Amino acid sequence: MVGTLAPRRDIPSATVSRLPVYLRALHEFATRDVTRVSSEELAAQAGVRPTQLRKDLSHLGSHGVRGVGYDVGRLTAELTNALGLNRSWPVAVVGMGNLGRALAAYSGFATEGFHVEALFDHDPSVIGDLVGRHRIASMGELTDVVARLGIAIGVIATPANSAQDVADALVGAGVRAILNFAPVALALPEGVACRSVDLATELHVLAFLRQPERVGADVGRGQ
Amino acid sequence: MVGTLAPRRDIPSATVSRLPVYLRALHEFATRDVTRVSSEELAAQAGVRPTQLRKDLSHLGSHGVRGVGYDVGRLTAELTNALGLNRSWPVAVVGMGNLGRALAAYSGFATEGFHVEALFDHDPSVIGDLVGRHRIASMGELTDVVARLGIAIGVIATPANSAQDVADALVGAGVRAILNFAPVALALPEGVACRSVDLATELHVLAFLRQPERVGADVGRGQ
DNA sequence: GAATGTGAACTCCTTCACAGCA
DNA sequence: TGCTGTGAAGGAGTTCACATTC
Repeated sequence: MVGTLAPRRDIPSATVSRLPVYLRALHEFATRDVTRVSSEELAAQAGVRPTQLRKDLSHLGSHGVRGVGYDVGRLTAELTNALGLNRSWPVAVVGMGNLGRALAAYSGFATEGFHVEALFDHDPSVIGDLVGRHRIASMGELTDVVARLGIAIGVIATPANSAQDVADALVGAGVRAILNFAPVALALPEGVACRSVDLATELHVLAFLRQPERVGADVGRGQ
Repeated sequence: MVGTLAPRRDIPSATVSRLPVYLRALHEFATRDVTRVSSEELAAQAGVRPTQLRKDLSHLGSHGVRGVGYDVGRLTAELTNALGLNRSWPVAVVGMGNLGRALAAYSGFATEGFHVEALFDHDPSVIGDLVGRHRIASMGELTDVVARLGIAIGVIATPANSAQDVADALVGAGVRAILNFAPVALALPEGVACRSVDLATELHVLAFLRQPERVGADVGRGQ
């Protein structure tokens, strides 16, 4: 038995991927100086149903008050803690094409302790260039830089054919969380967390949904 | 009973979101001049299990040969057809910040009939600027341009607070498929297909998976 | 009275085991 | 014999209904 201390065991992965959405919805209420919300209000802001929200939150323990609702500040703290967002998460981006440069500068990445701290590319003609505050480093420097800066998350924004090599280099350097934008299935050792974002696939799915035969369909990770 | 002619009814949405991955895996084999693959080989390339692949393909009808495998060319044609990729899909990108510009130029978007044909932004200081081959148009031009170019898919790459207005404008102009990068839940009428890509959420989930208590976990849309 | 928390039902997806066919 | 195709079993996620608590 591993940890009676941790009240956060076995959270379903579907729930985990909605927690950040709830956190953002809470921030929205906080900026409006709302201090208390019902599951109905919070769910509407997050784009889910109230029962879904309550079931999800129940996995973190009871933090609402029956007949009243949730305290915005308290629930925010609870979610922040559950997601591990009360520390810093240094990020490295590998691949300085259009997408990689945009990600390096993307303001949505610079929230909640995530900070892009290192940039890498394979192409000698761009190494040394500045993107935002950072110099593009060579792949040869990756191991040292990752260790020195304590990089926790590696973002792969290379073409498909170099993504596996990059993943291997990141894992070899000690990175154990990867966000992959290359359209390829990465082979990774046990214990390395990976999320893939596949932009072309999203378009393909939309194309399918919009075919004449299936007008009216509304499937997928929609809204 | 609805349509014995169409062999493509009621494909589970989980299957639909894997079909593009299979198609890409098939392209990979085709470039190596492989003409026949087993479900095991194709599944390995796609990063799924063989039984999953076979079950998914079974929703499209039987296109393999027992004891032999699948014909790469034939299955490619079948998937291309099922996904509706044998036509052109004009795309518009709204929001010309870092991410929008990268998406406008992203080569992964320029595959299989998807072509970025129009760019829009709200900010007068960038309207008229060229990004790639295209001039940034104003939001006021959106309705006309969408109609004239027959835009089928709208990509929203604006900040969260303008995303709903943009979505309304796109839908009002006749767009019925939206790819949303803004971190907000869009309210859309029935019949409008939407997929959301939330970059900050992906980082949050990775942070959760990498917390000390849950080393070893390997959840999510991983690999 | 009002809104949360949760067992149970239900739906959807994945995996298994094997029948069916070249 | 070898590999596909698929009914059935198993597992995961969502929704319902309602007991519970302030």
